[in-house]
Amino acid sequence: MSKKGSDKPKKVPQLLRGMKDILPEEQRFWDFIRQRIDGVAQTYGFSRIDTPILEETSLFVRSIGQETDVVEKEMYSFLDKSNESVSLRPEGTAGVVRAYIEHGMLNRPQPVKMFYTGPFFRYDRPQAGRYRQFYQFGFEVLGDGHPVIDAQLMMLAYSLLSEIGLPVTLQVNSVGCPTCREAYKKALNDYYRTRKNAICEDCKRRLQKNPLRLLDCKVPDCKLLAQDAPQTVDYLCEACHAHFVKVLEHLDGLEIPYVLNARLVRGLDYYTGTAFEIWPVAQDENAEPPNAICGGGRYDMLVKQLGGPPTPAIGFAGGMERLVIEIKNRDINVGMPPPPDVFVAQLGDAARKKALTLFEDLRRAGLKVAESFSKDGIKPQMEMANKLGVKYALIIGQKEMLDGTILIRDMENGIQETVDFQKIISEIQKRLSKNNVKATNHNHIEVERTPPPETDLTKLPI
RNA sequence: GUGGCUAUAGCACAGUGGUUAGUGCAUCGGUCUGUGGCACCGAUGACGAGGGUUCGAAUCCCUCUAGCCACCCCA
Repeated sequence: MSKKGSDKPKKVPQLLRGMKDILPEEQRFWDFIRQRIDGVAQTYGFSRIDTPILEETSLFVRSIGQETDVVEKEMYSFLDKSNESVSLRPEGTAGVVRAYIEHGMLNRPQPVKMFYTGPFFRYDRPQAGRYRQFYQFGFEVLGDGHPVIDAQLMMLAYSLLSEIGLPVTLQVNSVGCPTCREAYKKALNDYYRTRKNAICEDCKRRLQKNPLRLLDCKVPDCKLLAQDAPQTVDYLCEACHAHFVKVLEHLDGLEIPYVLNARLVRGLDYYTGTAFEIWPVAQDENAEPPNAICGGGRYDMLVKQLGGPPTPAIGFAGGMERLVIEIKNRDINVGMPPPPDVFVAQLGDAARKKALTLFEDLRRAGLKVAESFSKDGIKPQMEMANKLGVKYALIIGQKEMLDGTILIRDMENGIQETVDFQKIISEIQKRLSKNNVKATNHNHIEVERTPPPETDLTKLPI
């Protein structure tokens, strides 16, 4: 502030780190995505579930795993007023499984198919498409372990992205059940024991904490080693192997293009068996593998682990921010919100009163009405009408008040007609329906050059 | 948590040690209490915060904060 010392710089409230406002003009992207999500949910028979944002901390510790970064350092955990440790949900599956058990959904016809969208929280360092409060959608199928379920869920994920208009690839793998996992981890350890010096620091840590993660390290040297490292699919037990083969057969039958990706693993502890991700197709040829926009897999042990009966399940989740980024990158047309049908402009106090009630009448008649009742001049009102892109402006001033009439102005060609005020609603409806017919017959709404002949009252082209 | 880059008005930018920090778009008002898209005129509004160097700092240095990008993690 270069002013006098008298006024202190104002401390203005500011977004918390990693938080983001989704402003009105952004909403159409989000609406677009949510509409497609609702669409596939409906066609695939999934019902919406909303679980609380706040849960017992232990729910996430027991499901995601104490050792994971998500639990260890990224959770928003705190003691509530009764000294209970609670956490903002960092992901969606745990809450859904909790609800499944808590509400006895195992007594419903199985499988139970549910989906969700909503905010999640991780105390992470913000980055492209990564916020501390972020939005995910997820689909979960509980109570059925048949491989056909896996394949159809992947089909759903693929369909969703296709309907959004994104070119994607499906990456599939199986990480095996706890039994195969032990054998595999041992093999992996043996492989890396003699190569410890060749791997990066992160990988040394991974070897201890999360050996599977060694496989998708991005350091070139590690990558090279990972190429020849044992693969999870070679260590699957008989049951897991058979399951996975069936899954792939079903995928073949569905003719989804998929990539068998031996280096695909999951980050959360609860995953077993089938694992998959959806990747956007890289824009340029030799780019690094892009961030997954969906990821998921089987979690056949989780329900039991959280205190329910042994129950197979599978699910996936996707990041909304990442989708929005891809949609923008690809210039996918998500459409603009439709403009209002009419604008009501008024001039003078009496007209303003009348306009206020006319607005209500029009609204009740099902019209989308815009206005700037607080403005006095007609000019700013016309400017607003123009900016909003409305088809017709209804103008009522002193003269019209005396005559019991109202002006209809066609905003495209400037032609105005005086109409009996009593007939305004039917008149405007007639015109709008005519336009709608035109709009559906052609791709673009053509401006009608010649005004309709049946109502040739006072035409004033301006 | 680690590293790199950045921070000037609501937005996009200019200003590289020297008057009162500019421009475009946007916003509000006027030209024009009865008419939008065009034009002209005017107004609002900013050097992220703190400290240092200097006669003098938006400009140089330090710290903090935030943003972006990558790692990490994950979707």
